[in-house]
Amino acid sequence: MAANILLVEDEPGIQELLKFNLAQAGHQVTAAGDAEHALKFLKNTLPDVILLDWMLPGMSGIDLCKRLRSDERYQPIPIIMLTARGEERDKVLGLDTGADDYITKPFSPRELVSRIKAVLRRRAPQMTDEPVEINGLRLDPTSHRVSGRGQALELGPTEFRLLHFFMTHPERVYSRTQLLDQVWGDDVFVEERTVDVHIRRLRLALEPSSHAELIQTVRGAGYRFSAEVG
Amino acid sequence: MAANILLVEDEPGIQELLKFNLAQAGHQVTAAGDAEHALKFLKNTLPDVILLDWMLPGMSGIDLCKRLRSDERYQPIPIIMLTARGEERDKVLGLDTGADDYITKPFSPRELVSRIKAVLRRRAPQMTDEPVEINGLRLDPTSHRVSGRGQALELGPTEFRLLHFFMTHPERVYSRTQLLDQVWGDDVFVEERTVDVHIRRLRLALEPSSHAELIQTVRGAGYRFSAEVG
DNA sequence: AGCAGTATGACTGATTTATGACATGGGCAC
DNA sequence: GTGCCCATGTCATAAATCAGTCATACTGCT
Repeated sequence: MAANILLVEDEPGIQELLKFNLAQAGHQVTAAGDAEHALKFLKNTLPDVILLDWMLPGMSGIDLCKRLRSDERYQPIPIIMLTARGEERDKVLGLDTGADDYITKPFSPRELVSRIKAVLRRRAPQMTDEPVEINGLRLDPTSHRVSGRGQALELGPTEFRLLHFFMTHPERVYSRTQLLDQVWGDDVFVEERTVDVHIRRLRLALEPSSHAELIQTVRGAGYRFSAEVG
Repeated sequence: MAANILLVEDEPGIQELLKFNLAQAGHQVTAAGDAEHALKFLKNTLPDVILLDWMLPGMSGIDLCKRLRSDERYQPIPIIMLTARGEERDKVLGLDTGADDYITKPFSPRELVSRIKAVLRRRAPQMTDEPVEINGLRLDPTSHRVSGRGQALELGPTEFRLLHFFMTHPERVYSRTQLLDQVWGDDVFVEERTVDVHIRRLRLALEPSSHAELIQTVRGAGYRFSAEVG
């Protein structure tokens, strides 16, 4: 995967420890000692995940979490709460603040890493860098390559993202609007019909290895990526 | 799922929190701060579910609920009451107002989402995205696919909606008018006999897997989807 | 048989999707 | 900076499919 992670943790020891472990797992980590620094950082950069300590000097992790959740700019970023307390009450409260997951100290780095992975997959499965392969069609996010039964396929950037999204969300119909949101981004102002054009370009690109039929039109509903026929 | 939800809640914090969580679950949320705004909104749009805070400035949630229940236009819309008090007395009172469910604060977003799902299933089963299967005939709303005993079946948009409605409302006769309301929409201006034609098209589409007989004609009354014979 | 309700096939306008062409604009090489 | 090239989004038009209506044939019931 290799995600950009914002770590908000006041205790230097734990901060270092986590930074090291996450870097070890291939992530890019930025650390902030309190909510203020975190917010300052977020002004300029949107990380892929936020790790948030429960207890922070000044604004608490909970409050920061709530605040982030109320801002639509940060709303889609997954948040994982780090907490020392393990009571059920707190867990529920944690989820109520809008956090996607919580993890109770002490925890193993391995656990943290896998939770990050899980949360990324849930929010934006196409973000993970794992190669996907369906019916001999293979897409590798790391090398940014696509091949059909060994044969290399050429597709443009948008077609690549579109295919990546489809392959990580197969067997499901997506309307043009949904595709625009997911593949183009929430805030783009693009004609719905543009999707048709990119679908066509994607199909053309997949033609050489006869994988074009994986992209199916569902009249009145949208498009679907499916390994099944029809 | 993906329902249109009207949220009536005066406290901005909770309103935001819920809006976020519901949006996260794929719903479309409109928020109103009090009963008046809610009513104004309802004049133009009918949501699929209404979330109603117990305590509201001005007209209380309870009163609003009663009022909505007395208007047949709003009567079929499921209402879920949000309440901070947990006493049994209140619960009963809540149900007496005509609410379909109540949920006591604090509650987890997960719980709320699942209650919404439950309430939708009860009131409008065809809205939920769960696959339906009857007698080997299977319809999956997410992938927008229909198959009979493994064999893929082709049906047009209207036939798909019609079948979905039937499968989620089996063993019950619906008049042509009712079907027009439920499948076509309340406001369409279409000849009643048109239903016959689509019934026929649906039957033709189901023929390949011999599921056509599930669509039964009830002379003088309408049509019925039934797994039982004749 | 006669009647009312239902099935069926054909037709037409309307809607939805596919396709090819084009204008724009950014990035890159030089 | 200049020019070229590719990618992107939009449009016009063609093609495909669908929805609704009607005329007619059929069915079951009394």
